[in-house]
Amino acid sequence: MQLIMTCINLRKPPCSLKVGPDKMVNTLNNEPDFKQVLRDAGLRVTPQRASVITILSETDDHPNVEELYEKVRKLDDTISVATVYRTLSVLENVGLVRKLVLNDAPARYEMMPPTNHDHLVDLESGELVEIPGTDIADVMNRVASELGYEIVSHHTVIRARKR
Amino acid sequence: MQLIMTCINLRKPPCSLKVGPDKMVNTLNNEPDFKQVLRDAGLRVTPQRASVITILSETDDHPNVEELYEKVRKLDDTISVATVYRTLSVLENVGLVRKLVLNDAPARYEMMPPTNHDHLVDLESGELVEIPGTDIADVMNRVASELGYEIVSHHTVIRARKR
DNA sequence: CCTGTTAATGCGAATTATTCGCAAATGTCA
DNA sequence: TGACATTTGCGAATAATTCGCATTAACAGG
Ligand SMILES: [Mn+2]
Ligand SMILES: [Mn+2]
Ligand SMILES: [Zn+2]
Ligand SMILES: [Zn+2]
Repeated sequence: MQLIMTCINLRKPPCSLKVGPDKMVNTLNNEPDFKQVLRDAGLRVTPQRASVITILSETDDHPNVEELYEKVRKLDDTISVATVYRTLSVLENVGLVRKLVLNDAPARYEMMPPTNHDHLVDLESGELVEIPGTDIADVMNRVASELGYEIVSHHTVIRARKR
Repeated sequence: MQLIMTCINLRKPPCSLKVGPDKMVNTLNNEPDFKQVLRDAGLRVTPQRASVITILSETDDHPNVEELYEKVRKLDDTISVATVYRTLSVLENVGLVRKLVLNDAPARYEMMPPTNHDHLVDLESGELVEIPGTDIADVMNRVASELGYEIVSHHTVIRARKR
């Protein structure tokens, strides 16, 4: 099943990562920012890593590695798939990128979102819908009442470390 | 990283699926129950499906297919891995089983829990901890205050269909 | 600038969880 | 007890991701 990302329309303006002037600024600020994050982690700033971040920052959907690789190749036609995998893993580790592991599909990726959101998979269309907010009960209520969705199941995985 | 399932101790009695006399009853009631669920879905009741349900009902952790297969083989030494996969898929479709897709590890399975719970992955030990309740904000607060966990990230996937 | 050290890359092969194809077996129902 | 569609077992196939290693390049220090 193919996943298509759309923006939920619980309220206007939409939550699209590309919409809004502040986000444009954020995207531009991204470049010096990620360099510092990498260096602070003792990692090198390579053109491959820059390319992956550029492409992932420019897109408002949730590409998988194959899709990302095709787009990144337009910036750097010598980059390899293995490097895209390694780069995404690195960027995930330093907290710049979020990896979405969904059922029976290759992992998808997004820049670590400035505004928290979770995801809803439309079982019929395969759409991947972004849901603003953090409160599951609230989300369930909104989805049920404001959108016409019937929730089949939900599953939250929290990654944590002992404090 | 190996995942070990433990039971959270936010309050007593613990939420272990095997603890408590009512759960024992639930497990025993499971057998006639699942047959009806399968038949209602137009599916056949096979010894392979019964074996998988028996083993998965008896365990209080979250086995992956490999682990499940080894245990099921003690009930039915001719069952094949492919059948375990197919059976789990069928049982998930009819709502008897929940599949847990975690990062970089084979999927894990549990009987659809009578009491709702989500999961927490301890990033250091790899432990898979069960978290009662449905409210994410509440869970985050509890985890932070009552257990000594620092939340690194959380991700909720809701599966839904248009109503 | 150079230069040395070391991390990162590219390539292709390897890994491995999961699925598939098909012949044989079996559950269900009349 | 058949008929017959479904399910199984087996092995091969698939495909996402990782690995090994030779080569390249980032970058700290001189
Ligand atoms: Mn794709
Ligand atoms: Mn295992
Ligand atoms: Zn998103
Ligand atoms: Zn559980």
